Amino acid sequence: MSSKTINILLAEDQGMLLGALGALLDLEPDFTVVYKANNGQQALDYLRDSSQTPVNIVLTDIEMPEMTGIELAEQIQQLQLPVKTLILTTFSRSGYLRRAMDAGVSGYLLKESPSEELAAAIRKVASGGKVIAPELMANAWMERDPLTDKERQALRLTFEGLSTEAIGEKLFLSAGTVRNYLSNAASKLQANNRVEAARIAHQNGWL
Amino acid sequence: MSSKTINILLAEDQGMLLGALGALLDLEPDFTVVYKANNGQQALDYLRDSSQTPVNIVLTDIEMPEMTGIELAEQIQQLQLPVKTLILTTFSRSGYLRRAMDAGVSGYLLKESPSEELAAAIRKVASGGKVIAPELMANAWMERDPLTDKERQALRLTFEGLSTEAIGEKLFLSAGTVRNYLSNAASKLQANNRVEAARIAHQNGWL
DNA sequence: CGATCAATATGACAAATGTCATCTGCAATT
DNA sequence: AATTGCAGATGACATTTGTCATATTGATCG
Repeated sequence: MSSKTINILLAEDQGMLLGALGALLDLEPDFTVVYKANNGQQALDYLRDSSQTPVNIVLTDIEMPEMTGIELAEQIQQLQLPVKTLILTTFSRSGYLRRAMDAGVSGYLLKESPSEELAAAIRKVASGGKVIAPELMANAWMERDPLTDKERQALRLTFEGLSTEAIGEKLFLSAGTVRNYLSNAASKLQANNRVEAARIAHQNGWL
Repeated sequence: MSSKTINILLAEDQGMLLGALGALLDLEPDFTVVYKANNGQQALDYLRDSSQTPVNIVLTDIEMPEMTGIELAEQIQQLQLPVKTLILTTFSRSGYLRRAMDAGVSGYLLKESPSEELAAAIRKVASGGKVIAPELMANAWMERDPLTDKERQALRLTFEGLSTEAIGEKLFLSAGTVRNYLSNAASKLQANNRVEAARIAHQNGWL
């Protein structure tokens, strides 16, 4: 089963990393990089185009314009596309892991870890295994995102610096309600104010 | 002048990108990656070690632990090491460009731009030229950082979610003074409140 | 149908924040 | 010694937040 070549699709918005990863993976004789996408949407478009070379592995970043890697994974799951998804992202946002697992990804790697581990991870996933960066195992089953949808949205806008009123307008809520949500969010996150709450939520990948 | 091989030192804390860039550059027959450092300090140590292979080009990220790429460039300038420095970093912090130029770097590239441009940029710098990512030329001579030292510090702490009082304690200032500083900063940055001001300053690399 | 629950609103009050004018030292300048 | 300038502090006042208790409105479910 290891004699057949593994067809890889890369999705990464940082052009430099995208190209460099392509070069790195092309060094492996059993890998073929069939497509390099700049965002999740491009990747999905390619995957759904039956006239293209079939893909075995999707290696994707999370934070990308148009469509994030997590949304891509969710789409792949919903459409039941015959590919394994492998997330390659930055450490900080630990909350992403859970969402990624829920989206049925086969692996979750960190850009921090040495590049030598990448090929092995891809082969493992290709043969049906799961891979999770060891750094994440520790605090993996940390607190799950305690925020409601509205709280999350309000925090996101707070993070941008919007006032209560401005947030209310955007979300079609009264200013008072927004204040309540932010107050709730802050107490859930044990923050002293909306700003700290937004920062915490952001760090955990909950925004 | 193009027949001699160009010796490159890479400095980048993201292991994955470091390794991948190594693979990418090794594809070029006239390039040799002689060392891969995880931070500025490692890079500098190598450069100062006369028993090591001499380096022509230092390709470095900015935000790294131990020593940033800008600090590395400054050291190289001060020690008058015979290498050209090329910065490779992320778009957002546009204020970095000025500091980098002051540190005498020969080039400033973006991780966003396509990897195909990298080799050409390195060759150009190796032969004495300067390279600046076109995206930056536009807003390069944008407003210089208008913040005073205290305003900057106050904004940094605001960004972390600290209250006026807490900031005052950290900076040994009265709460009122902190409020004044933040008020000033906000008006300088045309922000409606401290949070927005902190966000703007952060985006511009002023924190 | 009535009970229950969640989402949204309101009102009230304390606390924090934004704005501005003004004061106090202290250091540099002339 | 007199002047200027600047960092820091104060005080006053309007506005915005934080907190909490209590409506209102639908949807849901037994």
